[in-house]
Amino acid sequence: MTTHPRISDCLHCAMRDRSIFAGLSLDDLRDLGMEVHDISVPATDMLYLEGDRARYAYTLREGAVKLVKTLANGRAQIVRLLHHGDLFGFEGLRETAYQHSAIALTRTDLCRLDLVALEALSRRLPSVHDAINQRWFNALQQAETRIVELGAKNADERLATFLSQWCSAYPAGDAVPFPLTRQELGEFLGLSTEHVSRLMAEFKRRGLLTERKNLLHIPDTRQLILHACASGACA
Amino acid sequence: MTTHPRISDCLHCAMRDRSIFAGLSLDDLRDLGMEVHDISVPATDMLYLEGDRARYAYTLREGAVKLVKTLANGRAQIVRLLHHGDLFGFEGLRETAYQHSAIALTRTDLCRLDLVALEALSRRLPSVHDAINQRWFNALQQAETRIVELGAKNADERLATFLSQWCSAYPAGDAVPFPLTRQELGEFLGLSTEHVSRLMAEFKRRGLLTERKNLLHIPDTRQLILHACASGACA
DNA sequence: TGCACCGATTAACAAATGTCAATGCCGACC
DNA sequence: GGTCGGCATTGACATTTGTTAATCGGTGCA
Repeated sequence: MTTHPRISDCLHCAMRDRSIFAGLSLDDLRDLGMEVHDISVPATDMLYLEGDRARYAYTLREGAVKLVKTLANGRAQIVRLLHHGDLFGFEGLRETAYQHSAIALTRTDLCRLDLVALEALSRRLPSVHDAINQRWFNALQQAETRIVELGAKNADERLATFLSQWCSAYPAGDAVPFPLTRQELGEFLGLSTEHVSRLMAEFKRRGLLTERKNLLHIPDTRQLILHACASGACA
Repeated sequence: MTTHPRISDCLHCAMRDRSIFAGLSLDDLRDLGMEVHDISVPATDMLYLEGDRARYAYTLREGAVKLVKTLANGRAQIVRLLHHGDLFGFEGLRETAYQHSAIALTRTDLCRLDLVALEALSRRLPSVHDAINQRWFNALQQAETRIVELGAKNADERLATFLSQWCSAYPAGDAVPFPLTRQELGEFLGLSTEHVSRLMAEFKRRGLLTERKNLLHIPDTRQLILHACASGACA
């Protein structure tokens, strides 16, 4: 269920500045043998499966994607959530297999990058090499922050912190697209669906947030954090 | 409480093969302006504090170190545990401040590497550059595994998995040095000290492990995993 | 030897979180 | 408009985990 890939017009792509190819023209890329394909997938589409042979990395142009690891008994853990500008699947540069499953949360537009070509390009262009390493570093920082969230905070705190951060990508006070189901929230935060549901209801009852359709509105994130993190854990 | 640093004899260091300088002689390093100092610290010594200006990276030659993040309310989370051969503090190559506090769990021998010099060296020597990036990648992989442990497993499973992995660095069935207190186990696994204590006692009662002084003995890690992960989470 | 301290253990209880089951809600599709 | 299916909500209850406090046990030191 994937639209037929077209050669991408990277030059005019809205997110070129954030891309690992910032500074390169489409001609540059073509000359270097780096073809970039536009891909577009609907919500719930799986881009790749944990353990699959890794062939492509992706740049997320529009939409949202989850990276999931699944235990032998079926429990799932969302390891990372990806947004506009994020690069993923690039563990394929070091491992032969993908380390997570990548699943679209919304209709999603991506650039698909052949890993072999990307590897070669990165060897020739220090700027690309550095950009990729920077992504690695960022992912590590983020992962370590998640470890603290999961290991040292309780459910209210985790949820409040997460929701606040989700909204932080948008102007304060705006209603924000929020495509996650309660189950996905649970799989991200290490909580049961029902518990997430109860906490959300509680937050709403207290006027800390409202929801309609897939829009989340947090009037004042400070209030939310303050309520949930009474102990000062999220200062 | 740090022994006076000496210029290190990298050439004969027992762990040169695993180091980011593998393949370089001490002369090479000196010619390149990379001085490496031997450091030795006692248990509980703090090498640096989260938020400190980052000046050095360290290679762990002998002993064990914990990397800790502390919340505003005092709760602590051990983010990573370091062993023989591990490199740490190198977030200083990308950030001006250390992202964790580094504390020795045992008497520990290290090589101290000046970050400015390391940065310069890494720019000149692809092998060093690559080695550092590989470490980054490894740290990310490990961090994502921890996310799954903390988010998708219960207390028994976390503890059993951790203990098994701790022992996996040694020949199966051997008694292994185990310098962690119950509190540290808790701070690593996201559990209270008392709960860890109870679980350890339970494991002992069932003959799954024994302890004396700072030695941990797990006769059969498979048994331990099997008991704790009845649901199949750790298969 | 005896004391003081620190970590580990244990018990009793409280709180947080998960599980199971029933119901409600809403949108897709006929 | 009606029905079906998926997700969300809620309640009752079970289980897990945390908390508090008391005790134990060893170790270093006076």
